[in-house]
Amino acid sequence: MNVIKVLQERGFIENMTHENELYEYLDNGNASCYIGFDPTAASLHVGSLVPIMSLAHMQRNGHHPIALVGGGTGLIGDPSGKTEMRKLITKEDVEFNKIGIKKQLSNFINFSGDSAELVDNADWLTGLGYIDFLRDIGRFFSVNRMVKAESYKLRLESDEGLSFIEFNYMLLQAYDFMKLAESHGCLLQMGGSDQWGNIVAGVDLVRRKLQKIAFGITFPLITTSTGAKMGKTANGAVWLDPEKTSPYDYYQFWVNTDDNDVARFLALFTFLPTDEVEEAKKLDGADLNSAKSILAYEATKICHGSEEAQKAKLSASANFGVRIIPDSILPSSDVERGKSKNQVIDSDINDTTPQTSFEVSRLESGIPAFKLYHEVGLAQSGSAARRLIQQGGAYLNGIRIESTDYIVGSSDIENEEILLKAGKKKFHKIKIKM
RNA sequence: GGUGGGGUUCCCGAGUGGCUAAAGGGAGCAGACUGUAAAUCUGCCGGCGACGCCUUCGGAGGUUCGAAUCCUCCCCCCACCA
Repeated sequence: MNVIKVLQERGFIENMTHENELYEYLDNGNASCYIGFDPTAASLHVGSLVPIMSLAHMQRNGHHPIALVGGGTGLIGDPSGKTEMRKLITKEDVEFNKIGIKKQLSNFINFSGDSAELVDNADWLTGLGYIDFLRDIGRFFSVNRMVKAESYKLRLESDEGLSFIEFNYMLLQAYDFMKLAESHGCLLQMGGSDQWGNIVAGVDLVRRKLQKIAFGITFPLITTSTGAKMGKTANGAVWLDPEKTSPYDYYQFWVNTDDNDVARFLALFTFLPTDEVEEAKKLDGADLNSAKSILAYEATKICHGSEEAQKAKLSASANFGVRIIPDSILPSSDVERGKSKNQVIDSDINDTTPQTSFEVSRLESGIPAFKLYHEVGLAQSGSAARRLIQQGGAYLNGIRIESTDYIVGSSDIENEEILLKAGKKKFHKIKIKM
């Protein structure tokens, strides 16, 4: 099946240029395509998952994905669709961030051999001469057209304005595309819907400079059914870096998917077959939660590996109760369905519930509950912890703490640990060292 | 460069001498209802071992018994004009 069909079926495609020719381009396999990633942070987050998954699909369908890390363009900052100017980051930061991004991408895309590639536009951008660039590339760009571009609109109309350095971004991205078309025969660029302007600029440049037809695909902006940008939580972005967002939290993020988003997210963020996802649309009530478990398990598996996904699921079972997942729901998933086996955690190593370890002596002298909540990070301040307790949201070993003055002592230790809970969903274990 | 308007607690945005830890909305948190969902209702929403104390309204000084509010200087932003 043509990969375009695959992507369309799974909800990846918002827009594309000359559909018929693009279809042909991708019909025979081993076509190159690329997506750029901004090295503005040391980790990618779930907001980048759509582009990443689309590259993975490309590879699975026999094509040659190129992930471009914007080591050069990262020094400029893309204004597309942004209300405010990005803070300029240093070259050192860009270098550092690149390393993290490469590492994460390789969880999703296999870069071994030559089936996929990772390039850095710093390699060709940083050495550019200003005058040469203007003469060779700049002359193809009409300011009249650029000013009208949707991607600049927000900024041109805003109080913030658009600086000249940002205005140039489009030319650089177009130049990237041309470079890759030249050196790698890559004639397809993909990106978020805010990238349409930049991509089309590249398509035009390739045609003018190289007399070749190039293509572009944009992805829809993924929002939750409540209208919020997907991937933002109270604690900020959900990162792909296990150091920044633990596999446990990553799993929890997916489990908490809104009912109305489950099927759509299964199609986008797992590799499960679309006919099974179609079936999952019919689920409701508790069965829908099974589908969420599978979504969480699969998404965690892709990002952090089977073992971590399994642990995250076990820990969830321990905290929220074991869920038996019927065989009929998303049957292609290798998730543990718990039909016979006891799924409760059998060793501490498998428990990934957030935890801290304490010397037993600390408990012997006693710690006020509100301090403890603050210390382990379940409350942002002592005051917040007091509020939590006052409002009845603090539980110790499953029992509600009634008084902010409650002193947690050694008598609260059960099986060498103390289980703290804040609200209904946040857990923290204190492991006692005897 | 000129003239005018601004910078308020996570965000938007009131407040122009004491009643102001600062209206209202959003976000967030907790409780109830549930399915670790959504919607809804209720409460909370600067810090502090806490019926009191401390810090906050661009920055630094000053006036005053008392300042986010008045004065001086400085920094930054915006609009129009040049």
